[in-house]
Order: sequence, then structure tokens, then C-alpha cells
Amino acid sequence: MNERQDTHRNEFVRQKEQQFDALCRMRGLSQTVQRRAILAELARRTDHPTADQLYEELQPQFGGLSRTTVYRVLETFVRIGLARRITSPEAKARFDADTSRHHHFICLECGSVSDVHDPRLNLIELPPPQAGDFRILDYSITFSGICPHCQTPPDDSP
Amino acid sequence: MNERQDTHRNEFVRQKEQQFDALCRMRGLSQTVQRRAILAELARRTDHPTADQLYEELQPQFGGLSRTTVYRVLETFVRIGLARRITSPEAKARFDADTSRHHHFICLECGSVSDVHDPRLNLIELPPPQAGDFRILDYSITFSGICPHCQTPPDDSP
DNA sequence: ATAATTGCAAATAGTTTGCACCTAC
DNA sequence: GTAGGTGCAAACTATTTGCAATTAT
Repeated sequence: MNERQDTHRNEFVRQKEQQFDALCRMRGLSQTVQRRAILAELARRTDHPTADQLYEELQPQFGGLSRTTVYRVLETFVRIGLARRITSPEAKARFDADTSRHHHFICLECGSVSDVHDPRLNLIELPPPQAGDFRILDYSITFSGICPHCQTPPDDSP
Repeated sequence: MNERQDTHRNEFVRQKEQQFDALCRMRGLSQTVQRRAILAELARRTDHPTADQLYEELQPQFGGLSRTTVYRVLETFVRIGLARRITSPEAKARFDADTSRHHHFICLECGSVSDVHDPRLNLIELPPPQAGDFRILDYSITFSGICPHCQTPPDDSP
């Protein structure tokens, strides 16, 4: 029943390992045991684990793995485009008095959040998909990029 | 130049205060100075402030406001539907080895995150709006609701 | 009056940093 | 051999909790 899914997953893991290999060579990064293990575990899982969850899973398998390393390796993966960080860059809660459905833009540079009022987005009749027993109550679109304020970055050029 | 915007904002603040009033009466909540002040400040701002930003802004204005209270009041606002929390419920970073564009479902109950593979979402040609000097690099849709696992909640009924 | 709410201080959770040792290339 | 990577302990930041004092109704 899960055989086909497993096959897909294994194929995905293999792809990721290859990509890792290539990226390391390209960027002059070391292929350490820790990085391999963390990547394999992250690629194998579909539940979007936290750093801590990965640590808890891997630590027993080879002693002396450090939580710190997991955090650092994940950061590296994100930097080189091998993985993505779900949820906002700065992990602090932000609040909005506007409870109507609308969307947000988050600046990757400064972390600021602004409302997105593109009329086209309101035309999209996003059909709360009832699929797979998920009871979808709401949705929101988060755009990410560079805000006007950060377009001309901290004047480094003379 | 900002006159019209200011008018709108003030109107919005007023609406919010009314809503607060109604909700308090309905739910038997106290209308404290702190709650009024935090609501007014949150409603006035459009930058989706963090609890700390609100605290820093309000604290000087009336001595003895506590950070704790700001956190608690915001939580209350969210609970009664007066405000929204941007970013995921549990504010920890989650990672995903799948770097292709796809979307997520987050369970409001248990905080689990799963991929959303609704084909209709891929049809939506979301036009990275260049509007207002925002350089939009990416976007993702986050659905929220109740996951299959949490549909029949922790058996409280006898 | 009395039940809800606040403030303080201390605890907790997630994440980062400094520095000495270790390892991949 | 050496630059880059790791582990440990300690620091930091965001948030929560216990409890006594205060305030809204």
C-alpha cells in the first residue's frame, strides 16, 4: 500500500543527496557525516520537522550530535537552497487588528510585514479543499521578497 | 496627503473599539485601561507589530504596563476574534527539503504542517505583483484548519 | 463583594554565539 | 596542513506561569 510512496520518497532522498553533493563541490563546503544524516532525515520526512525534532530523532543514532549543529546545518541548507524554512524568518508572533481575509508581504531583508491589497487576489476563488479530511477554515497568501525600504540596501558602495 | 488615510484609520479604530465593547459585554470580559490602550495601538498601526513592539510603544505612556499583560491581552484578542495572529501558531522554525513551490496546511489544533497538493492551486497564475516597489520573489499559500487526526478530538465525552 | 485581571519575578522554549577541538579535503 | 565544521557551555530572545495585589462590574 505504501510501496509506491516509499519508492518515490527514496528516489527523492537520492535526488537530494545528489544535489547536496553538487552544491558542496560548487561552494567548497565539506560533506560531513552530520550534514549527510540531517539531509537524509529531512528529505525522508514529509512532516516539516523542527530543528529539535530532527535532533531528537538523530541524536540516539550517533552519539555526540549537537543540537547546535542541527541548527547550523539547517541554516546552511537554507542558504544554499537545499531546503526551505517554513514560517516566518524571525520567529516572533505578529498581530493584526484586521481580521478580514487578506494577504501579506514579508520582507526577507528586514522582516517587516505589510498587507497586500492586490484586487486580483480577491478574484481567486480559492476553494477551501475538503480533500483528505482536512477541514480547511481559512487560508492566507504570504508573499516574500524585498520591500521598498530595503531595495537600496545599507549603503555599502562608496 | 495622508488626511484621507488618517480618516480611514480613525474610523477603523472606532469600529474596533465598538466591536471590543460588544465582545466584552457578550463574553463578560472586563474593559481595562490596558486592553483599551493595546487595542487602540494595534488598530492604529498597519505594521503588524509584535507584542514587544506594542509594549515598547505603550509602556512610556502609562507607567507600570507589563510585558506579560501585553502578551496576555493579545492572546485574549485573538481568542475572541478581535485580532489575528500572523505567522504560525507555534513560533518555531520548520524545514522542508522540497524547495519547489508548493503550499501548506497547518493544523490549528496540533500545529502539524502538511503539504497541499491541490491541482487547482497550480492553475492559479499568481502574478507576482510588482506593485508599490515590492520586489516579490516568491509566495506560498497557507491553509489553516483541523487535520484528520484532530477531527475527533481528545475524547472528552463520556 | 467578588471574580477577573494585572504586575512582578522566575521559569521555559527556541535559537545563537564564543571558543577550543576535530575532520574533510 | 589548513580552512571549515563541530560540540560544549553559556548567552539571548520570545514567551509563559505562579501568585499576590489590584480593579471592573
